[in-house]
Amino acid sequence: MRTLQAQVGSAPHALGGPTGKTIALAPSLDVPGFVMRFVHNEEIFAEEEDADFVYQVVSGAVRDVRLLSDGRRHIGAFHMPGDVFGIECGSRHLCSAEAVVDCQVALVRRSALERAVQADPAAGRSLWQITARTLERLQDQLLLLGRKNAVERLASFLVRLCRAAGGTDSVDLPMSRCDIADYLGLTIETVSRTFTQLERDHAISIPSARRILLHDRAALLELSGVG
Amino acid sequence: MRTLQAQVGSAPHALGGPTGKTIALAPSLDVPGFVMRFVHNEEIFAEEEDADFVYQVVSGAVRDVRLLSDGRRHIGAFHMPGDVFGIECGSRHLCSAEAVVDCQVALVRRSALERAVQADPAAGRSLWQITARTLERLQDQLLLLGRKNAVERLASFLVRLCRAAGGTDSVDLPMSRCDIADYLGLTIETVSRTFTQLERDHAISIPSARRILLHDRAALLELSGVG
DNA sequence: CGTCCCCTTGAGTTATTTCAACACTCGTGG
DNA sequence: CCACGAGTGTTGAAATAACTCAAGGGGACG
Repeated sequence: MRTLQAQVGSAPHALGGPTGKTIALAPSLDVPGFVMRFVHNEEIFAEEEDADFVYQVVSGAVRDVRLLSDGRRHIGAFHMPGDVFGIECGSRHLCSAEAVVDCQVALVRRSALERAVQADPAAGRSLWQITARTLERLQDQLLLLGRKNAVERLASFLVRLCRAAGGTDSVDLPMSRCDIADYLGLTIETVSRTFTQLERDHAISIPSARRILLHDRAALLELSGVG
Repeated sequence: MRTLQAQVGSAPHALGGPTGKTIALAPSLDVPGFVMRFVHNEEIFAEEEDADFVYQVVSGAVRDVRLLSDGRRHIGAFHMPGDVFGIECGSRHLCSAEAVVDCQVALVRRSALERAVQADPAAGRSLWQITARTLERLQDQLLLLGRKNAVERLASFLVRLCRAAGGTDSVDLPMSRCDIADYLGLTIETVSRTFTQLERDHAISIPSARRILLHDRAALLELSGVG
């Protein structure tokens, strides 16, 4: 697989070219940058790689991945359109990021971001809010992984996706059962069985593996453990 | 148990009084504030409470606690002297904080912090770094809860404590087995058995329940899954 | 000296994992 | 058009890591 460095160097996928475009990471946080495409499962950046860029999903979905020495995989987060990811306080990335499906991702140089923050206090506040919101989401995930059972994990996951999608009753899953399992700290088999169980209990229906209809949202919220 | 509001109102524990003192939250982040004492298990702030203050451990240890509706408890983090906690991006606290042992805690008004950040760009950067570092620690914890077994969790925990204590081979545990269990997503029995197992395997020795000697640090690091 | 709290240990149970088999979808190419 | 294979998802049966329940040990403190 081609490295990001190589891609950026020649910018074969860059849309609109590496100059001229401005990325709106958040209100009052517009930074010069450019957009690149990544295909299904392509690596966006690697663990330990220099964190020279900050990223924002334009379309598609992205996952943060970490590996244990024996190959066990963990997904720290999924990023949806509008989400900013790859922000680090050190100089290197602590996890890798991969395209869950074909994606467009905006890249902003960290140096450019820092310049923007120094020039405008409101930009600094925006950057802090992005970071702090990421932190809050992680805390929910900690509780989920630390104290919830399989049904509660999957119910929480579906409720979150539903909210992120604007509250519709139909949820499209861009990610595989394997991704869901590695995100929820379960195995694919348990995820699959739990989907089936939720369907049997009339909380959801599953027209196809990647599309879920939330039938009884109140029941799901109850099942999620409310936390 | 008396509420924080009541305490701050009358400031019965305030050391040096609510005025005059400056708290050094981080390099170039000095904010007016005051220090309070909290006794063993006392609540510092509650979930859902207005986040009017930001806190820093002066001495002792603090835990972040969240509860599920049926009473299951989860500890999101332990805070040691120097650590800043209770920072929120919304207006309310998402978890409660409690004194693991008798503590001294510095309090800074959020409004004062915001003033300091507006007055000095370096202060803003410091605040962001505190937040980003908190985020990085949580990511390790996610991996631990999502993919590590009991031995790996406890080994990781001990290695971290050892590092936080400056790398000595002897670690003092301010927290109970119950706290450790709720932090590592286990039960007290499993934590206790795993301590015993690590001792049998000559990775540690346990002169008393609250004091651990790390015998074979390399082995512990290996056991922790290196992640 | 007794009580309380915390910790440890044992035995049996259970939720989840592991291993294995099979079904479905979707391109590709004969 | 159908066969084929790869990738993905589902389901069953057996194994296991961790949990639950229960009992007992030991230190702190009044």
